[in-house]
Amino acid sequence: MDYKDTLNLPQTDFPMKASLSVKEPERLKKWADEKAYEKMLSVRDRNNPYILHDGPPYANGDIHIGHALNKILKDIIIKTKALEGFYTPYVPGWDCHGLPIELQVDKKLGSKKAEMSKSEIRKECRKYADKFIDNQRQGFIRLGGFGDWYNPYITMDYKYEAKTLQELYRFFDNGGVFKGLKPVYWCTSCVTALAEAEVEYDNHTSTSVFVKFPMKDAFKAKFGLKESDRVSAVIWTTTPWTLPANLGICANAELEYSIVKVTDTCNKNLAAGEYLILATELIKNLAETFHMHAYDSVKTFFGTELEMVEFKHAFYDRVSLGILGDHVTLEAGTGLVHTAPGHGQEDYEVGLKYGLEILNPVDDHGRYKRNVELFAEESIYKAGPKIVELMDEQGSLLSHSDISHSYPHCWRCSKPVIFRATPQWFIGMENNDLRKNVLSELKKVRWTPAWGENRITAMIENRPDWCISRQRSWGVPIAVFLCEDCDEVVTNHDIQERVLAAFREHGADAWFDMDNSAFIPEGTKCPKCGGTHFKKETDILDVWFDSGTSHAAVLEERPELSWPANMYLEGSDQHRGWFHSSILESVGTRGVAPYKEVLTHGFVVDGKGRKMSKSLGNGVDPKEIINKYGAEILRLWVAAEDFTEDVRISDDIISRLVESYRKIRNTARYLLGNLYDFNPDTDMVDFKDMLDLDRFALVRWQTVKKRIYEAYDKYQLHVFYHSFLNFCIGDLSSFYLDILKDRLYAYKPDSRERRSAQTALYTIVKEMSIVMAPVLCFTADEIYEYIPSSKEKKENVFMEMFASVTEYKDEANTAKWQKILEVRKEATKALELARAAKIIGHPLDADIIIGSDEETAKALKADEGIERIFIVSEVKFADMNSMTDCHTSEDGKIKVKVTPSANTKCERCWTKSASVGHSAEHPTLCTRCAGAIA
RNA sequence: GCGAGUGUGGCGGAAUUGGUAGACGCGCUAGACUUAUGAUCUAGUGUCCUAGACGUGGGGGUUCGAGUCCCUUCACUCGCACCA
Repeated sequence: MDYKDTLNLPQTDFPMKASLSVKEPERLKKWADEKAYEKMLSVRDRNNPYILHDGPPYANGDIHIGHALNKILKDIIIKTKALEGFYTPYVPGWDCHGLPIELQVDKKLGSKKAEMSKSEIRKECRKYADKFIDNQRQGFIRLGGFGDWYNPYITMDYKYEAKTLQELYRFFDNGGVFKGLKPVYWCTSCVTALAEAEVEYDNHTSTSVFVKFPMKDAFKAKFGLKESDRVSAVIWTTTPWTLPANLGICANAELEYSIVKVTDTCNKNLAAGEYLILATELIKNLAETFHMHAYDSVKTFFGTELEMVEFKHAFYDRVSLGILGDHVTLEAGTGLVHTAPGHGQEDYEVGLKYGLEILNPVDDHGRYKRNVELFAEESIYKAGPKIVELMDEQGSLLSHSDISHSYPHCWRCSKPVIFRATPQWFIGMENNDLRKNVLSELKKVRWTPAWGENRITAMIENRPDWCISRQRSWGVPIAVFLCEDCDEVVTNHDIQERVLAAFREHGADAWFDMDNSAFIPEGTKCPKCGGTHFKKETDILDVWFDSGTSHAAVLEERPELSWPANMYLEGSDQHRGWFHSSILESVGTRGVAPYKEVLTHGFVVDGKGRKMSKSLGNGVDPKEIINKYGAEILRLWVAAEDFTEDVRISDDIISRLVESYRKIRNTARYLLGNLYDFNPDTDMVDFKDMLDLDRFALVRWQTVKKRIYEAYDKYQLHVFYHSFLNFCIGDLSSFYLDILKDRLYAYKPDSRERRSAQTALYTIVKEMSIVMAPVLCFTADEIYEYIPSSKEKKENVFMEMFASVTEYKDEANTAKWQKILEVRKEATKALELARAAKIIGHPLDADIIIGSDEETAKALKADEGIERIFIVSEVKFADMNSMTDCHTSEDGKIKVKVTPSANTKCERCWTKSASVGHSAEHPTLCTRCAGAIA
């Protein structure tokens, strides 16, 4: 008789091979058909919400590995919170306005763009963004994330655009906004502002000049000079046309400067006896440039001495103020930098610091304005040489020459661009104490990792006013009217409501398409000058303002959501981006942070820690991994890595994860395979009636579960990964399940011994599927399907709750098994040595003799027989002092001797037992097996 | 350049307050089993030629003792834009 058929071997249709790339799409469809996300929410308490507010990705390009990290992480947290019982609606979003899309559309339109109206261009941009939203949506869904994917928030939705404007109006109403000047790249040929991305660097020949700025008499004494002494600071510039805008001379506080007295020179604009101020280190070279044949250094000092010292402009009767800036170096020039706050970024910043005027004497077409002395209405390009000539004539020019250097040019017309101050709208950091209030709100937010708080705090402390205006087409217009006579902003509740209503109905295009009369009630007058003619502001908003208002446009508007968010979760770059703009907006309008907690992740880098780039060719495409291994592997990757730092990905890392996944899957498969005849409603054994080993297994699982819950709570997903995997490998596969085989296979199907084991297996596999569901959502749901039906079984795993941690009162048993584990370790070691020595093959060929102290020997008892625990045929005990020729533990407290068993092998369970032959009916079986098939 | 972060085996990651570095797992190498079988179990595995020595990016320092604290240096990542 073939007794194999009488064993209860595992049976299951749960496939060993996951075929994830094929099966995942099927499951996604199933979830969509069954409305799994909605059902997950339907069993939660709406009064107990957990809102993770999605930071909108930009609607451009395919999804990349960084998106995958971010979206998977969000989904894991959402599912974790859902399984904890929270109501967790997730509304994904997309950021749609902005330059990158406009530039793409520009490229597509080419020269046609010039003939198109603003709203025609905007329609093209909208089409473009729509396409990528759909594209990215499919990519995100494929990752397994739950959410309201077909009803997302989109910053170009009409209602969202209206809401964005409404938020802006709040700033206008509370005095948070002002109009100022700020330098931008400007093409005088195309008459437009340019972005950095629209600027190309190319060689350009400029005239470089060295110019004297005489020190005002009142300051000479400070440097030990008489009022009659001629002393000048010397500056250098390659853009002489910006000199009419000069308002300052910038020194570096840490550099050393000298006053030198000229004693011999052939420079016609320099006289013996004249004094010059120059950076000490550069004097030697400059002396040559200036034809200064001999000179004496009369005084040296640090740059700090020049702060607030007044100089006279080279050719205007105007003060140029001595100021300090870190950007001043000795690489070129004199160590003293000509500063025109209206014509340079650094000049602008340092100018703001010293309260200099942001002077811009140049108009849109590159001509000096009418009020500019000497050069009124002259083109700056033509005026350049004239300025040089003038300075040479009146004696302030020390030297000039042509130099060729890299200079920004317009990408459209290839002409050189200028840097020029233009009127801009700002949200003032000091208005309504915005900076102060944001800083105090930052402290109330929980930042993970903790250094995020320092990072964003430093940024808020140092940032300038927020420039929210852009001279572009694709965005939400700053929809306010200005008085044509006095430039005053004309806005009131009535006008605002009309504009907002038009936005809600027609989108922001209404601002460009509709006439002023549609928005301005008849009889409206400028509150300042009483004027009755108004013009539209046509600048659009910085897109950071769009996404910064999402807390208002989404959380406050959607009935299923609530404000503020529990969590914002993005990459660490968003300290500068969305975390930043959101809290500025929220505190500026509501005085409170829009989030309670901020979690950040690092960036995805390659296996060597380098960023991914096209030139290095080290990029990893999530689609490739999904198609080859499945999204589940990416999810496992997210969980396995410590995402608070930069996250590495490589073929090696992925193949490790594939192996881990197989282990988890096979463990689950084995558990399921042994439950084919188990009915949870009728076959469960009470804990107290279970075999001691099964009770121990359940106790172990509680410990692991607890650890995992704590890890989830702290977002330490890699702790979940390691604990969970180790439980599968260490506790189940190589220990508990290995021992259990005999009991599951050989006992009567409905025996207490077998049902006890199945009760433990059922509990563990069911709870495991729930615990792993946030991370391995595809596999968890698949496992859950195969779990034996019961009254309690839900439609899918996401409708479950995390099983609570049961505090079993079974300490004595647990302690006993700890002891057994120690001895078992020595036994397996001894068996391995015996196997190597060819004494035995399979451990069931062996008998072992254990020598130990009395206490340990007493503990070595198990309900099913201690030999089952060691998976040997027989265990005997002996006085350890009498044992020779055996394995001894390192501490000498345990001895194990292995001998081949002399008994006959039971044909059914392969144990060698003295009882084989006792049964007349089954002479080749042991008593246990004979009984089991009776 | 400035601000922030990170450097531990082939890989993921451990190391309470300064106290045996590399737990645990993967991988790899051997072996066992053929009743989880494209599975499962067991043992070994930082480096160097052994005794022994050396090892937490490099170099200094504090200390009886440093992955951990201090100084310095290098590498990588993020941010400093009309840029999402």
